[in-house]
Formats: sequence, structure tokens, C-alpha cells
Amino acid sequence: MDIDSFIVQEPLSQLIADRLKRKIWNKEIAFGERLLESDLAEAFDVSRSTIREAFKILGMEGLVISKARKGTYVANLTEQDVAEIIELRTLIETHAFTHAIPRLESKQFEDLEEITEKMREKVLEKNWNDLFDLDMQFHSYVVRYSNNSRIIKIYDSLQVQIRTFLMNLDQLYSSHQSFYDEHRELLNALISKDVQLINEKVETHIKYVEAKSVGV
Amino acid sequence: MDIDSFIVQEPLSQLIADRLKRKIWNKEIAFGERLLESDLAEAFDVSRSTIREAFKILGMEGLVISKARKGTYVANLTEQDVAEIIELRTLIETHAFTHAIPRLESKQFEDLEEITEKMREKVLEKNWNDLFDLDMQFHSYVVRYSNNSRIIKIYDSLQVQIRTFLMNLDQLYSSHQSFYDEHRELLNALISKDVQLINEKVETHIKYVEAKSVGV
DNA sequence: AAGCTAGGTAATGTCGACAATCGACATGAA
DNA sequence: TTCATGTCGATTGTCGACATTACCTAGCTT
Repeated sequence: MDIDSFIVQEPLSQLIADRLKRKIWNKEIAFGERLLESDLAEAFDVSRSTIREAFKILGMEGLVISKARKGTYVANLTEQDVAEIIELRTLIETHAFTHAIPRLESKQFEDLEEITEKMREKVLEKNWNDLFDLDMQFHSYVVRYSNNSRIIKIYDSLQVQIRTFLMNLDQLYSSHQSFYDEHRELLNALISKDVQLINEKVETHIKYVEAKSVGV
Repeated sequence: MDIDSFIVQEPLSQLIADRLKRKIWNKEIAFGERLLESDLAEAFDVSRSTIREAFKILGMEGLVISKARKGTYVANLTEQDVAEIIELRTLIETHAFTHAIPRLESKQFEDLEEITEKMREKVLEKNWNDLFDLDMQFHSYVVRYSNNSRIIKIYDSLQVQIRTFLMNLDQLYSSHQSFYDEHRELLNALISKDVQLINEKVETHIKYVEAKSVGV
């Protein structure tokens, strides 16, 4: 028995998909770039089948676009795409946050409080990568309490795309303080359980990010 | 050049996925049934790779569920699932219909009129299958004018699931007349371009279907 | 020179086989 | 009996090779 047996549980294709995702986020692979099955198979030292399956995963998450017999390309984020993502995010989050309200108890608010406080730390440390993670985590946490597995799944895919364009916004780095403030307000709105206020804050928060993204 | 060249354009996996979809809709394959790659490969006379890719497609549409090293199963539609689908459908359609308004001109209303009138015919002919198609077509047509490719894609997948549980509702067959009336009202609401009214009609229409589906 | 046709090359689609893993059953010890 | 361990068959994961298709280029025709 190999020692790796204790580590490897998920299929190789999933691992490859994750590694490709990272490469795109780190800009090692550019938007619009063509991905050749053979090249990647060689680069990752796996077979083309595995790469193919990884492509399917990334395709579901909207990171990659495959056309039959034409190849697969890293999805290009045009202004239209960013607008679509913003629109969808607003739609899902306002709905999910609202529907999560009845299931948010003190336990949940404590968790969110913890996430938010960690954000404050990361802001001071100027650790933007962790800050991103916490941002995503905060929103995912609430969406999960919408209790609709389909909406959660859609949101997970959407978050991959959100992250993709956020990682390309250097401007965002300069506004770290408001990053924390925004989530603090969002959390307070949730605690108040005031639907109107929550929707307002969610929309404002997303629009705030959108403003940063003009001209991606 | 082979004569089939004119026919075969899309990958085999897509064709297989469609055929599997039909089999599920026709109840030739039951909910929750396990799908064996080898068996299906033999049945359709293709390789396992092709079946695998078909599974990935059906997985995206939510028709089957694959778990690593555990196999893939036809998705089971519990009451919870139906509730989720209804919730998501309402969310997407109200949003998409509302956002489609500015792009709906006389050309579009004529098209919708045509679809609706065909429904009247099919009701008289008692051709339920075609009626289903027209129903799906009507809603897809409007959603397409939301101009958000991501929302359209989500809706397409959702419609596959909607169809899946509609095909299992014998009760619906008895209410064919109101089927036509419902869409007539929906169309009138769209023509009026009254957001409030449209949302109302969409919600009513979906809830009407939901009522039929209690206890699936 | 422009456009069309044909052929070659490179990439994707499909295949069948081998490897790793899971589940069920059998076997044996506490 | 009950639980742990080992073995076997069945099924999915991964692989490399062949088949088919699309893109590019060269050469021809007008």
C-alpha cells in the first residue's frame, strides 16, 4: 500500500480542476487562452481523459468554455459578463439572505461575527488573499441557510466566477478598510432581521464591488 | 465523404444524454435507479467514455447524481426537491420576465401569440406531449429576452427538471383547458408591460402547477 | 491578385484495456 | 453472538491508441 493512499480520496480530475483554477486566479493562465488537452496532460502527468473530465468540471463553474471539436478556452470576462455576474449575484443573494432569516439563530450570528472579526485582523495585516477567502466565506455561510440545495449549488459556481474577476481588480486592494465596514453593516442588518434593510445592504454591497470593477 | 457527415454534428455523448433523458421522461428508467456505465455502453453500443461524458451532461442538468466511486443514480424527486424547483423557478422567471419587458416588441408578442394559439389547438387535439413542449417553449422564449446568458443557462437546466416532474403528473392531464387560459393571461400581462401584474401572473401560474404536484 | 481546392498536420472524439477501489460475503477470534 | 479481518467479484478511475474532424498552407484556376 502506498502512503499516498491515505491522502487521495477524490478523483484526479477534481484535483486537476482545482489546480487549473488556481493557475487562472494567479494569472498564470490568461483569459481567452486556449487549453490543449495533450499539453496539459503532459504538464500534469496524467492522461487526456483526466484533463477532459477536469474541463467538464471547470465548464460547469463557468471558468472554461468548450465547443465541440473546437477546443476549450478560458472564459473571457467582458463587461457584459461582469454585468451578468453582478445581476445574478444580486438576485441570488437578496433571495437567499431573505429566506435564511428564519434559520439564523445566535449560533449563526456568532459564527458570522467570528468571520467578520477575522476580516478586521486581515485588514490590519494587509493579507488580501485571506481577506478574499473570508469575504467569500461570509456570503456562502448565509446563502447556505437558504435551505435550497439548487440555489446553493448555483451560488457556489457563481462564486468561482466572482472570485475570478475580483482577483483581477488591483483597485480593490486599496479599499480594504471599507471591506470590513461593509460586512459589519451587512451583519448588523441580518441581526435586525429586517428584510427591507437586508436587501438594501446586499444591493449596496454588491454595487460597491461593481463600482470597483468598471473597465475590467 | 460519408452521407452521415451531414447528420452527425454534435458529439455522441450529447446524443446519448438526450436519449437517456427521454428514457427517464418516458419512465423507462425510474427515479433513484442506478445507472451502470458498462451496461449502458453495451445497450447504446458505444464506449464507456461516451457514457461517462453523457453522465456529466445529465449531472449538470440535475437529472442524475454521481458520487465518486459510488456510481451515478437517476435523481430522486422528493417533495423537498419539488419545493426547491418551484422556488427557483419563481425566482428566475419573475426576474427574467421583468427584465425582458424593454426588449419585447410587436414581433415578440406575435411569436408568443402563435405559441399560445398552438396551445389551444393541442388542447382540442388532446395532444399532451406537444402541449408540454409549447408550455416550455413559451417560458423559454421570454426568459431568453432577459439578455443574461447565465440566467438563461440556469433556466434551461431548470426546465429539464421541471419537465421531469411534470411528466410524472397524470393529474395535470385533466386540466388542459386552464393550461391554455393561464398562458393567455400571462401573455396579456406581458403585453401590458405592467411589472406588478406580470409578477403576479407568473407566481400564480407556477403555484397553480405546484398545487397539482402535491405528493409526487 | 483573389479566391477556390486539395492535402497535410494537429487537435478533439471515441474506443477498449488495465488499475484502483468499493461492497458483500466468508472466516476466525474475543 | 458479535466484531474484526481477508478475499473475491463488480464497478468506477485512468490510461494510451486509433478515428475523425478542423485548421492551415500550398498550388491551381480565373
